[in-house]
Amino acid sequence: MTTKRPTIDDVARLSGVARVTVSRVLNGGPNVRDEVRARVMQAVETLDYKVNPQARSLAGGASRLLAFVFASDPENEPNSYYESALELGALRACLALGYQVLVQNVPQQTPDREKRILDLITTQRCEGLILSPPYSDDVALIEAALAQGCKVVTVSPGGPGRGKADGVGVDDEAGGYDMTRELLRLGHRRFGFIAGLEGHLSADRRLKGFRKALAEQGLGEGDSVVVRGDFTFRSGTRLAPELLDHPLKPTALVCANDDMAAGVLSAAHARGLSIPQDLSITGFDDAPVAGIVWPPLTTVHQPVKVLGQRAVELLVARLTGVNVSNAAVFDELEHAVVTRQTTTVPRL
Amino acid sequence: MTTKRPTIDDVARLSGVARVTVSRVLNGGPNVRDEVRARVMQAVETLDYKVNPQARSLAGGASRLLAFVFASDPENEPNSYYESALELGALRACLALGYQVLVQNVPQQTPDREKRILDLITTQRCEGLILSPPYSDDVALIEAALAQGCKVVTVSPGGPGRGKADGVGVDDEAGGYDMTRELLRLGHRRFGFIAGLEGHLSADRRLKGFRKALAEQGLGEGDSVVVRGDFTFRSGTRLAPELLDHPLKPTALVCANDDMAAGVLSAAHARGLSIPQDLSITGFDDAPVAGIVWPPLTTVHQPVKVLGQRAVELLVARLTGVNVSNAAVFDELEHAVVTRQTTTVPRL
DNA sequence: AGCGCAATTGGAAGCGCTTCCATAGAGGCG
DNA sequence: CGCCTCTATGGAAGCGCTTCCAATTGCGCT
Repeated sequence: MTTKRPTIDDVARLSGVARVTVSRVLNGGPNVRDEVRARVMQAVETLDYKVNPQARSLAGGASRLLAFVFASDPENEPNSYYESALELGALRACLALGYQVLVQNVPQQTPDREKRILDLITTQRCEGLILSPPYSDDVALIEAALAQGCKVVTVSPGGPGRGKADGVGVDDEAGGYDMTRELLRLGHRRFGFIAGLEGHLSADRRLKGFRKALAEQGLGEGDSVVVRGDFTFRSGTRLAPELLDHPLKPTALVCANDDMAAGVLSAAHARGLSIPQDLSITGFDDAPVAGIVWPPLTTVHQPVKVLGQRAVELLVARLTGVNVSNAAVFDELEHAVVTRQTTTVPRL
Repeated sequence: MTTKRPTIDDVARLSGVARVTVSRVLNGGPNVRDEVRARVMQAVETLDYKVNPQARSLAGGASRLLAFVFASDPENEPNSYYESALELGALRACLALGYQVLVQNVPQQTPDREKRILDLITTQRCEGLILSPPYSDDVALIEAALAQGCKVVTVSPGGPGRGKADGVGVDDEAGGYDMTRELLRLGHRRFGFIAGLEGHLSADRRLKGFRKALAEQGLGEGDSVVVRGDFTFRSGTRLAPELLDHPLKPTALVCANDDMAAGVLSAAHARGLSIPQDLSITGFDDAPVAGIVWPPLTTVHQPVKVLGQRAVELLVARLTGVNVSNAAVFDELEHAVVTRQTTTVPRL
């Protein structure tokens, strides 16, 4: 049934060299004559030999295993595009770099969530950890992992996470700022803002950018009303009335992510508003949902898949020690306002 | 830095037994006195010992690794809910059963896609393979994996895949049938149907169920127009005009999945139709998008996460050889029509 | 009392690989 | 030409675990 796979010794025998030489060839080691190297590769080819990662890991002490942890529970957060895309990017990069990634979902409300994550990396001997929000801002967790000798990369850390470990992300504050500027340019002066979940520092920065843009325009606290959602579509539909019925009568609703914006859109439809004529709505992320709702959503694009890929690349660079500075690196990728059809000039 | 982890020998020493006894305890082996078992567990506790999966795998020849392969490329298929949910279910089950799952995305258009999948399982020494559509219908692939001694579970196989390997899924034909019956009940008599991608046998069964319901009602080929999409939102928007402008003038559009239905909905909005008054639209899957679009989509619910979970459970049962029949098992889960707001009685 | 058998336990031998250290040539140089 | 250094290769020793088999003990039965 299960035909026994060839081992390194089979390759050694066939190519007439010692096992250790085969190992050298396989790992690109130095001091092997080209002729010998070719002979070994030839044998590998004919035998269809593949190294046994478990054995390699045991002997070499390097598992080549990475862990990717995310909090969102698709049960409650319908569109888990962000996590999926991050994962896909990470998966692709791993394939290219010869690493494997263990994916784990740890809902934020898990009681012993930090222990769960730490356990995963010790139990499975992971060498690297990719943390997505909100774990990317959990300094205690980051330090605990680091203390265990596990390298860490944070995706979209909002603040304190930066500096402790390597990170990737976009400039959320600039994103919020740019989106708001666009709305101001269109003539909006009264705004509603649906913020992200408490503890998502990255989402808080979007709010900060929003406020900065208003302030620059000479607008203050009284010209906007801010409420806090939880990133879900449902929280968008729930919070929309609160904003729409507010005495301020905002003409534009800025949301900290696309799902909430979609929720707002749905609530607006439900009360018979014409979008964007009666109300401008914007999201953040440029998730697929932004193109699926009607009308398509104006939002801030962020290259999530690339984020996942860069996270792995940073991690592997750190693990293999190639040209890495001692200090933590933060890799900032480009964002872009994508104007679709939920924004226009305000009604008089 | 990286404090060395305790090994099985440390536990043996501390509890005053031989290494092999510790191994027995750890693996729930028989013939260990309760007193000894307790002593060992105690030592495990104090040392915070965790078995090294790589070493275990090497010695025992069982990697406890499963592979989950999916085809959809989120790049082109925006809402990869189906795959994500499947994966999450699988992840959860693995956590409970002490297995690990390696996720791999192999786009369908990959030239050597079968080789890629087979390589994954040999290279990583996976013991089990979870195949989602359309790979779940690739008999050659299934047999190749089986021949390698890798157990296989297919998710939603449409036909030939069943019987070759264990499988899980819903009754797609019944789903299509039930949905159509509901539309007939409302009074619809002229239909459009957007089918799934070629080769997705499971989706073809939805079409088969649709036709069966029509036939029962005495309706024939002339009362419906069928076109083929590719499961994407975009294909829904692209194909909608074709159906809406068809001389048959269908009053209801049945789609093989939710994304395409969302696309149809968007196209309908674009040409100023009122949904559902002017046109009824139905989807399939009950993906999050079904609740996000406006108005919310009537669709057929299928428990995707549970599917992923059952897939792993079947696989592990097969691997550990507990109460499994020799024949392939197919685990059929419940589906249900979910009536939301895109369906109503047809206009006269 | 003597024997067989089952229940417990441990010793030893690897699983397939890498790492450490030793060995043998091949120049380089005064 | 002898000595040293550098390159290429191999031998041996494990990594931490499981599996195979032998050894020890206790007990029921004749």
